[in-house]
Amino acid sequence: MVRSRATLPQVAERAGVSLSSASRALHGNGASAAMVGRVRAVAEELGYHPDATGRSLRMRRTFQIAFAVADIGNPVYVEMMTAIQQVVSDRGYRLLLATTGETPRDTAALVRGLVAGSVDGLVISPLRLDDELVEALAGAGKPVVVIGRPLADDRLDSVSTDSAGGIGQAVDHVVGLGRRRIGFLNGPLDTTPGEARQRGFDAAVGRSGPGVETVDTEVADDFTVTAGLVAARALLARHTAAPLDAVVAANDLLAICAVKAAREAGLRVPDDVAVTGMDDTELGRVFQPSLTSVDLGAAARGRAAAELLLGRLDDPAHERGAVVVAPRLVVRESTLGAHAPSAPPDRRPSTGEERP
Amino acid sequence: MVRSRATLPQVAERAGVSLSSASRALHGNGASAAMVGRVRAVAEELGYHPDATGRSLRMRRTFQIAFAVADIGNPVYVEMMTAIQQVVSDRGYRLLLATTGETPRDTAALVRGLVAGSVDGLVISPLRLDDELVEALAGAGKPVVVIGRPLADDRLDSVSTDSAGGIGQAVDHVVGLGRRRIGFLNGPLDTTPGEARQRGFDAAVGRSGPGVETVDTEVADDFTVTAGLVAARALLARHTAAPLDAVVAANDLLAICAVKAAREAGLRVPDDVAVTGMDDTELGRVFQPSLTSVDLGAAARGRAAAELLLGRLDDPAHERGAVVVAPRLVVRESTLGAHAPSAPPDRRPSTGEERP
DNA sequence: GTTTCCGCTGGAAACGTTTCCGGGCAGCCG
DNA sequence: CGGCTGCCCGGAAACGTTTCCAGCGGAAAC
Repeated sequence: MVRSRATLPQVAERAGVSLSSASRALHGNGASAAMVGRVRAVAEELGYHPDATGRSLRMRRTFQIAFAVADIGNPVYVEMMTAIQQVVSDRGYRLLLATTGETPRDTAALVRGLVAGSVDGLVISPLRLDDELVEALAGAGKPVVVIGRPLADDRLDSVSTDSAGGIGQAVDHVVGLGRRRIGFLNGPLDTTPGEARQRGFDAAVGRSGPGVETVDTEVADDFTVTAGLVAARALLARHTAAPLDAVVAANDLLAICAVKAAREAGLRVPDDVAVTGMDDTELGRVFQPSLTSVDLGAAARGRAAAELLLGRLDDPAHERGAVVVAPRLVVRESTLGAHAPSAPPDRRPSTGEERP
Repeated sequence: MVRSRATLPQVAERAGVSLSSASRALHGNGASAAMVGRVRAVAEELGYHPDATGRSLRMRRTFQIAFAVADIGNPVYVEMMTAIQQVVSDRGYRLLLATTGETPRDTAALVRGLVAGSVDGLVISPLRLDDELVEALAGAGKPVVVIGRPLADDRLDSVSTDSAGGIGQAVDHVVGLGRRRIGFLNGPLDTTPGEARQRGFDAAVGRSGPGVETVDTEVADDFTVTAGLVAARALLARHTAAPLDAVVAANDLLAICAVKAAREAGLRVPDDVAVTGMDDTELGRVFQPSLTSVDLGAAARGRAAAELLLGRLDDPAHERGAVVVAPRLVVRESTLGAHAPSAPPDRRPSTGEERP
């Protein structure tokens, strides 16, 4: 059993047929029934499995795709990854995990290396996406799907969501609840999501008119809990005389920090201050209080990206796809309190609409 | 730029040297300085990167390792994966993600396929680990490190933790707080962690003596939030006359469910009922109340497994390693209330001790 | 009965790389 | 000055697979 694996020539010899016939019998189509039977039997007997490297070299396909992401610790990316993994493994592909560097330049280098033979394609969700990176991705010579924002470059497929509009929904929601002093807890503005969400927030408070008394934004160093807590405390501390009565966070992780900081400051959630998150992670669903959050369809985006990539692999000349997943506000206790549905851990449908 | 990638023969020809010299100049050691300079220059100019498949075929190494796990949605496995990814990518390896099937038989089949050429080794953390699976792993013909429990089979490296002892720490802790009616919220008993933790719980309450009035165990269908909530409600519902004053959960996810269910039942945490978790996930640290939890060193286990695997790849004859990571109770609000440290998101040291 | 065509088989090349092996040349020692 | 040693280089083989191409035989068509 410890002997090294059987090779195709061994199978062929033992079956008394030629190498090419053996190959055809196992995968190809031009073989007689008798041939197929004999070769299959021997292959079974020897426990033959085709060697992935040999096959890859010859076919010029690795049957591997990579998923590159900045911070795999973020539940959103895990959700995406899970969805991607499901799709690609169903289609016989293996999933390779890569973490992009901090800067676009790091990412570009990584991509060049990665695409150099080890994968057939790439799904990437970079935090920062500049022209140089787009150029590097487009010139990679392999199909690349970008999860982030819609792209002008027609050599790349993209999957995105309207997170600006999503933040708008959150703002409208708390304004609709009568909140008038609104804080925004955002991540770095030079990131794709940070920029979009800031834009969405500014637009939403702009159109809300003079009913909104106070508007204040605090930017965390990144989208993690550690940086978020610092920022949340700073944001709340700036408004002691007339405390904020709503905090819109760019992220469920940041929203949790906002709740924690509010509690430290002696404020009740949602009675004194309503808090909204974004991404609708499981984390937010089980949190106390459960988080009102904007579902950006992470799983749907992951699935769409994987489908897009596999489609492009099947037909390289396929027209460019740009899937956009619509955001959807999910209201829970962190804005409505006991009135909110007790939030059974429902699987949300998260539909994605496609436009060519 | 869109032209397909440069190959080594192209580099060699353009540099006016032979194929073998070009290869040596780039990777090997028997080349003159002049040769190295010339070839390197041409390679740079053409943007040459060695093709992974060709190299893999020739060297019989893919420089890929796989991490196989049952449920990547569980934060513990994400933490492990992150640690593994860090170690292997530092050493020039790529990480492949695989999800094991439900049954050991599925897993065995997956392993056979995976090991068939696409990876050099495997780190696997199976939920259920029977003799058949051990046999399949040991006979895979490639190095395999099992994260789960210590193994008798000396063909396999293993990394484990004393989760039974960890549960014991949790029980001792709540008993020390004066709790007398203790519930245990566990996952399936036919899984490796489920079995160990049940054993640990039973032993701990056994040695606690007659001071403990009530002991009750409820087993969830799996280790997820959905199943956990059902089980937690059932567990608490069985004790309305004299409600449980402590719930020990086999998992942070289950602990969160216990808190949620307690709250639904009108019980305060920790005043009426103390709750402990296990795994010390970030989720538990930011939860309200923050969870007292037993740190099993997921990151440390991942790192150790990766190191073990890479070590074995460097030296196949290396002696079998069996790393055991010690559990450590981290006390927070869910048992101590406001007395607990306010739990800054500290990185815990999580040391692992090695025994040969 | 002869020709044509089709289905099936075996031989051989190719994918891109690393490494073994033999040979040439220079330097050093005798 | 000759022989030996050692360094470099080029040729070629090998990793395991798929697929192109040619050939052979039998069946169908005339």
